[in-house]
Amino acid sequence: MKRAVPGRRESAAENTAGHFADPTFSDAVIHWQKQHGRHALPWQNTRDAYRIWLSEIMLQQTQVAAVIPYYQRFLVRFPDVTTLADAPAEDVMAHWSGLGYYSRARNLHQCAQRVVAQHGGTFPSDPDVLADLPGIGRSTAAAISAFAYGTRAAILDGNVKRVFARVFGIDGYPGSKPIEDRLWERAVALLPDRDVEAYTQGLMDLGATLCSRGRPACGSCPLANRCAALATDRVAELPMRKPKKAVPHKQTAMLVVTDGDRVLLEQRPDSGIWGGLLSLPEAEQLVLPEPVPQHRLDEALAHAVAPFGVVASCEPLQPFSHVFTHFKLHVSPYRIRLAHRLELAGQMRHVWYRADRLLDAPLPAPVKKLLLAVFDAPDLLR
DNA sequence: TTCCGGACGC
DNA sequence: GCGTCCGGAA
Repeated sequence: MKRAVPGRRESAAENTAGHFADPTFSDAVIHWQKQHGRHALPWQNTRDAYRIWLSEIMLQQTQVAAVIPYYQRFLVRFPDVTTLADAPAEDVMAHWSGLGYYSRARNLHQCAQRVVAQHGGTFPSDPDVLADLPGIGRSTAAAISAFAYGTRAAILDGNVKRVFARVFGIDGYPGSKPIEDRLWERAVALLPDRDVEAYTQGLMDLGATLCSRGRPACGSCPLANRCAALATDRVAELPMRKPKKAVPHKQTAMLVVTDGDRVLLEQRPDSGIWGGLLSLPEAEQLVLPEPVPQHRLDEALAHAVAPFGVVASCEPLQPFSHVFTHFKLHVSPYRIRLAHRLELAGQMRHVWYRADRLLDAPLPAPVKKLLLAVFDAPDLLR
């Protein structure tokens, strides 16, 4: 079950079940919530599970201020779960229009229909049962259950992750599986035995107001005295950002095949990179390892060049790279001279292009640059 | 312009 | 596990 994390002991009682339990943590959150938290939001001060559910769905990825007018309009038109379940989808979507993430609205509608059909129109109180309904995940299920029924269930949304990452000095990207598992573990262990509603609301309010991403108000925070990030001056770097995924690297060889003043160009497929442009013929066999063995070279030339003429000479040119938004392309260019070229027959995508007209050709910038370098160097022409 | 995010689909 | 949705904030 529990996995020891080498070199990162959380506490003296690392291997004891429930070792994160800390009533002083929840006490601080609950006390702060009662004194300074939000108490007058339209979905507060009710135990109507329908209203609480609706607010929680609307609040996914959406801030309080944006939700309020939608929430109120929605309730006027759909005052209860049965009305919502019976309404046309079109009508539901119309009342969601502008809130974004429209799959939430579709799930909302389906969820209402399931609550009516399978639960007699009453939202279940068990978070695991709630989380089975469309649009309700683990955290949303816990929030609904806690607010509507006082259930002792842990939430873990983006705001709470930020609070926990800072207070407990949790390194690593909170979206990753191992870090998220640790955060859930904390969230469950820290739950108070009473006042779950105030505690849950307090965590949300802390994350949404004081413990914001940009300029957290640590001076007013009830957890400042126990905040690991504050103590180590790492508030700005926790929680860690999503690591940029390494840009994939791709390799190709480009063949500068010439016959006198002509160079062989090839039309790119319409879709994909450089779609529809002219470019150079490529040979994937000619990339690694370096140096390319002679037999690979012969093979590639036979395959890629033989249909166009008889090879007189072949020499590697200076490799270069080109960075796209989503990958980095490493190009190994080769200069190939033909003894004479053959007529193009059936090779509709190929063309013998006049080297002195290359400036006019619809070529990708790095290819044009390569060709101009080749043809601007008189010793490379013949 | 870049970053961020619950739930869900792949 | 990773991309998508979509709008707001940094």
